[in-house]
Amino acid sequence: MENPVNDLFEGRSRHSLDEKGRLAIPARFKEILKRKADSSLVVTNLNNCLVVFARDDWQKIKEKAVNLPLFDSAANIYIRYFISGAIECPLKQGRILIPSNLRELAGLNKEVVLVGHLTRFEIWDKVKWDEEFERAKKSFPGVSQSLSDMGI
Amino acid sequence: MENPVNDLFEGRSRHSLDEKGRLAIPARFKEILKRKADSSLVVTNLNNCLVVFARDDWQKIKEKAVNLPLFDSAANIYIRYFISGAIECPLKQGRILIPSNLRELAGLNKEVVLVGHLTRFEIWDKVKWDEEFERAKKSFPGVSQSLSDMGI
DNA sequence: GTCATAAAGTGGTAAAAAGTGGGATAAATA
DNA sequence: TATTTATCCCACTTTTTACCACTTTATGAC
Repeated sequence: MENPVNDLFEGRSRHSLDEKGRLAIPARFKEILKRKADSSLVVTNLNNCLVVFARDDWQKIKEKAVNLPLFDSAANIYIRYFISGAIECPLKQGRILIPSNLRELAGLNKEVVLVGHLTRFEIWDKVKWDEEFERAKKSFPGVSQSLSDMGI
Repeated sequence: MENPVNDLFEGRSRHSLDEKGRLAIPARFKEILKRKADSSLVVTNLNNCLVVFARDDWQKIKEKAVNLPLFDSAANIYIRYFISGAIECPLKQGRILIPSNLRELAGLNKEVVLVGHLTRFEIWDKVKWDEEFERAKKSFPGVSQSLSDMGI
């Protein structure tokens, strides 16, 4: 089974980064990692936030990316922008240390929000998240056609 | 059988949240959960209220969402706005604890109204519900065409 | 109707767990 | 070696959970 439906990241929660850049992983996410018998997360950048995968799921993304054509422009953009940012962050005392370059990229300050995205979760600066949420809320009625095209 | 007609959430009732955000699930809803052999509800946000699903029904929604393309804009709006809010709330002593971020989003105060929506039910702040009900009442005559288009 | 009983709903306290902050040591970098 | 960065450990705060007790509403017999 690819992604057992009870090993998915869900729910939003507020957290704080301390001065060292440490982030406590919430209990509901730690449960999932425990079931996956994994103690590392992979973090990378995406638009205005960071995206976090369990290591296994990141492997799958890498496996697909590794076979992309060597000189394809879209493939190179994808790898440069998304793939190359990835860094493995081991859990220590229930927390991960988020490297400062990624914190800067996502504009993370003290207050952050973790947003469950099923196979992954996102880390947002609180202020940015509130804006993004409003944006998503406004756009939501407009995407129903696209969603139904995708079978939802 | 997908949704046996006697396992549907029906009826409206007034309830109160205590300071911890606990909500007593009414007996008529608990019966349904008992028949479904489930002791958890899944709560998420939608517009000005919260929506609550039995876990099985939520699973089906997740299963569809989990295979959406990673970088699709409509998919991300859908997940950020609707899916990511979802959190499993186990019943304890006949109550669930509604996380504070969801309470804030739906503007829930002490007095709330539970509104049966068949496959799900909604949690409204009492004041907001009264407004919404009036709105629905006024709009009702105008939607008859759409209803008949949908076979009602 | 009234009363007794049961069931449902509400509120609060105490213990446990989760999350947060900071200092001391160790490791890495320059 | 000096400086920064990461890791470990401990302590504190906040949130969640379990438990108990009370109030209100519903039910049924008389």
